[in-house]
Amino acid sequence: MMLSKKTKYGLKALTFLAKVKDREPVQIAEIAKCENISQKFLESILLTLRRNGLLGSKKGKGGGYYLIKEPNEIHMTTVMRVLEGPIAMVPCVSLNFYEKCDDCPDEDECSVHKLMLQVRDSALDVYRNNTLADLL
Amino acid sequence: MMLSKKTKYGLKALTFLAKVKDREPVQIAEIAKCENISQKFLESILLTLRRNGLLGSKKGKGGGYYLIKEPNEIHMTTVMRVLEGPIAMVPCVSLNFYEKCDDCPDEDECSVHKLMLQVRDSALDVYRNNTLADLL
DNA sequence: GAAATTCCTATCAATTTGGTAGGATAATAA
DNA sequence: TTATTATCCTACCAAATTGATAGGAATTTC
Repeated sequence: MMLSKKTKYGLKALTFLAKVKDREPVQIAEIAKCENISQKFLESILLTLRRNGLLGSKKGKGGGYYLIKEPNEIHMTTVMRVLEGPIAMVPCVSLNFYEKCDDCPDEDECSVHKLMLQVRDSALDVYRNNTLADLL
Repeated sequence: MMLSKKTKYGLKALTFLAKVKDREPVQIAEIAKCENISQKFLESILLTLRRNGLLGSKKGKGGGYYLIKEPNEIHMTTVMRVLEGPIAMVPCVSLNFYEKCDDCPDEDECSVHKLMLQVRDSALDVYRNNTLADLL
């Protein structure tokens, strides 16, 4: 249940980019250096953030990554789903990736289901109430 | 961020034992069969639950595992910490296993820290408000 | 004693994670 | 047009974790 480094680094990079004036492109190397992140690893993270519509990029000299939306429009639900995957800790309580447990005959009678439903709701509550702007 | 099978199975076993009349010992084999769990894997899980004071055991014929407390005295905070480990998703927001991030100069300025603090609090809130009895 | 059952250690295959390598592609500037 | 700069992309790899198995030691009951 640890947060992956991918998510941690991704969040840090987003925060970094949110502070940049005029949304000018910032190079991977600079973010990596400032945030103490392996450059190549960060490269792959920024790539997935771009592919998922959170970042824009520009190639060549003066290129780099930049935020594509305003920080207050970037919800943590989106960020977490893109970087960390489903918010639910078991597929049987997932909103977007629901899957029935093959070992569990009746969800309504399952203690794991009951507990994890509450955990999911409380986590969702946090993620829905935080945008990137709230974390600056 | 998935719930481990260890925790899932452990919770199911605890629930199972909570329903047993008079706290009579139940054999590993029976729990494993009823809950569709690999017996040997469950064996190791029940062992750690016993070592952490959640279960009692009895050897030989008529032996098995049994709850050592009443279900309403078994808090999910304890269960989760024993089975899944720290509730916090990053060590720098952990109550019981705090550790400073080596890459992060200032916690108060860290977006990951800010967000994960809230997530920890909300998860803690759920676990504190649920005992085993609440999941039956 | 024999049988039943937990206790314990060691091991293992599969998956996930964090990270690296190296070149392809595109944009800019000379 | 050519060199430079930077992202893009695929593949790969080592270490850690996870879920599970094996096999016997210890203990209790009959």
